[in-house]
Amino acid sequence: MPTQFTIPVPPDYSLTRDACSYGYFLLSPNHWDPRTETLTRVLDLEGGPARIVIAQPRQDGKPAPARISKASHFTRGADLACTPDRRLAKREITEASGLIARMLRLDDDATTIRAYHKVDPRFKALGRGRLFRSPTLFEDIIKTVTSCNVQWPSTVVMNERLCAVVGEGGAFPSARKLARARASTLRARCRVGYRDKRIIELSEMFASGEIDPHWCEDPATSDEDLRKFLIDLPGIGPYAAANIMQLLGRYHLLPLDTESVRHGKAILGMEGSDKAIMKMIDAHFAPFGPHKFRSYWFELWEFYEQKRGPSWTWERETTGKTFTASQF
DNA sequence: GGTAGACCTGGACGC
DNA sequence: GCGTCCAGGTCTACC
Repeated sequence: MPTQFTIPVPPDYSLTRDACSYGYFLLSPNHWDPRTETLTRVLDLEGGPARIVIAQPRQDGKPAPARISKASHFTRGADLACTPDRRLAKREITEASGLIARMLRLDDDATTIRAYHKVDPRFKALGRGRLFRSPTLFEDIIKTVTSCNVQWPSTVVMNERLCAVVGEGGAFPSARKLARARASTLRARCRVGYRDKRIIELSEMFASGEIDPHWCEDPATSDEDLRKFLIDLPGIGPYAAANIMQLLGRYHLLPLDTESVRHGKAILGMEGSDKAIMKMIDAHFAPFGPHKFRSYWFELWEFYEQKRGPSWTWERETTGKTFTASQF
């Protein structure tokens, strides 16, 4: 009999809103089911892989209101109910809870989110503030590498293939496993292209301890030291470094790419060369200070939702695969 | 310090 | 069905 366990969340936490807040929720091994509003993923735990369904039952037991895209749709503050597909040892429940807490940003308490809404009240009514990420820094970095120099549907395929070909039981591959993979396998079977050697090199650096996640996650590590360290990693340039910084909860940099330029031109009415527009976007969001990325991102996210409907209705195989800059 | 071209894949397009 | 072109961020060589 599988062991169900619960995870307490901040009083304003909504699984539906806060999980569907960044594109990685659509990437394998994550699976969001819009019908049940549950997140399922395989976690590679001490005793082996376990598929866990994460739900946030409404406290009143009633189904969510049919009207969507309104703050009233969200369940808030109820404990997360986690159902694994096998019995977990106590230590594994602790391990899984930690990984899920990182992924869902449960460390962003209500006070942190209120502080953000003071700076940018536009997202207060809906309560947006948390950004979905991966259970580990390693997965966040590899996912970022798979999102560079490629359109979104290819990123979806690369992550699907990495989990299916290298990951154990459908989990995201561990650094040790990926470090042992052959470049030719990653290229031919996971479709990662020229990123093959860079992914292996990054995995080796994690496996050997050359990249220390604790140092990267430590608030005492300065922003500048962290950015310098990240940008020196193989396959990581200015865009990827800024994106990894936000995944680490440091929101003062913007990962500027062609999508930013599109937003600058189409929505903010900016004109000029791509480089000039990137500078303008950076200046435009500067007033949000340490929350810069959140404001930039939720503005983009709102635009996607206007085009494709609320993010919690998106699915990887349909809406999730159609996201390319050229379609907006 | 700035810039051009290569890297690889998948989709769009023309024949 | 095939060939060509293009988009995407990083890296290297070169000025």
